[in-house]
Amino acid sequence: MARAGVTAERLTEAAAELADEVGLENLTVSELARRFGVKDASLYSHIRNAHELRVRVAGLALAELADLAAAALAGRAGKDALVAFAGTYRDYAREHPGRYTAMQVDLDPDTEAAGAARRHSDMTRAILRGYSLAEPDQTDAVRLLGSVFHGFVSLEMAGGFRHHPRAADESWSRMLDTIDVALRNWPAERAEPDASHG
Amino acid sequence: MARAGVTAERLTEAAAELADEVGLENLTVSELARRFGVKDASLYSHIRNAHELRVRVAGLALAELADLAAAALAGRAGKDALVAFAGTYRDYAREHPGRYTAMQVDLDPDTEAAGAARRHSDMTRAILRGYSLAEPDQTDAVRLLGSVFHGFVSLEMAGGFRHHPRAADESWSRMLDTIDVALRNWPAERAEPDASHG
DNA sequence: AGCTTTTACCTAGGAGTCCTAGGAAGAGAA
DNA sequence: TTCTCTTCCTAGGACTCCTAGGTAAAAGCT
Repeated sequence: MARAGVTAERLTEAAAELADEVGLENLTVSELARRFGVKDASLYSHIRNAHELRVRVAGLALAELADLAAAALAGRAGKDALVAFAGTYRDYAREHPGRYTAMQVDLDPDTEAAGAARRHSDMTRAILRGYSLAEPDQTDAVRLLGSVFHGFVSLEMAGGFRHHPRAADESWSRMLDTIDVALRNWPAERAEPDASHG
Repeated sequence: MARAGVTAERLTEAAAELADEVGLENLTVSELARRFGVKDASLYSHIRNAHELRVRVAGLALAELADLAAAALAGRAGKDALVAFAGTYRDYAREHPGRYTAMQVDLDPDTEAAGAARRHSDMTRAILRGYSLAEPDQTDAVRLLGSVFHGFVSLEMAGGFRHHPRAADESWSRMLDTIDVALRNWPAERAEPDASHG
């Protein structure tokens, strides 16, 4: 009887694929074993439990997406970089919904997955170099960008924009226009009401 | 033997409570039955399946939150309304993480839960009355607000802001300042690159 | 009050998943 | 070739979801 050649890496990769197909909540150890032509119990020498499987998928996704975002960012600056970076997130979520969902799991700080998470915030900071924001505004802006990207993608995935004729693509690009303007007009510590601009 | 007096409503309420305690992913029919002092099979005369339980929790949360938001909105306008509305979302997510997570489930359009979802977007539109935006910009702005609120709350819940000294509260209020400014300076159809402002 | 109808809850059980314990067989090293 | 390590196995317990069919309590009717 030849062996199936299961390793933690191949397992993680296959788990990511499976999660994209059936949704993260339907990612099961049993089905994964079935795809490797192996009994479910056999997988527990490679992974500790089902939760670890999800954490591994999260780590994979975080690293993959960081690579894609880095590539998209190369040679771009300012709004150009903003749009490219944001587009990478949205495209990744559309192509890999299971992996994207996995990224939201609560991972402990000192794993390599947390390192990938750090790359994301570093890249977001890099985008902000085009907008000259000092701390602590920079951190606030990083969080704003993260919120906007993730929020839109998350709502779109959940079907929140499906029941209105306005195309999500349009709203997406107008939102990025708005954020671009907002970053250039970053308000001072106390923002005075000022309607004279529009 | 006295009956436990289970109804779909009491079940949904208890399910929401349970989800808040142990997380939506750990909401099980069995545990719910246990809390009612009843066998799990007995619950299936009240609910169709475990998924319907989650959908019901989503509907409950959507309606609850809509009521809270409406109350917060009463008598406020402009940025005041924006901040109050946003705060209601964040507070609700902190107090009811299970219910909040449930709201993200993909619910079909013609249930009463979808009606509650509609109330949310209507209220968001109401906030925008203070910023005089015409369609289709208004829809884009509704989606921007939804993205920003949900994105921040979601990342905060996932622990995304825990490993940085800057307090999430600060970032939150600065984000709302920024969004307020952005809504007042809503860009025209084609935003020209313009770095002369900062 | 007695009768019927409804329904809340039950027992029994199958199917699926997660995970542990301990054993057997393949693959590489001595 | 034999020893050792690792991969994969069988067996099985605990839990969850859900169905089918039965019993008893409540509610409605005469």
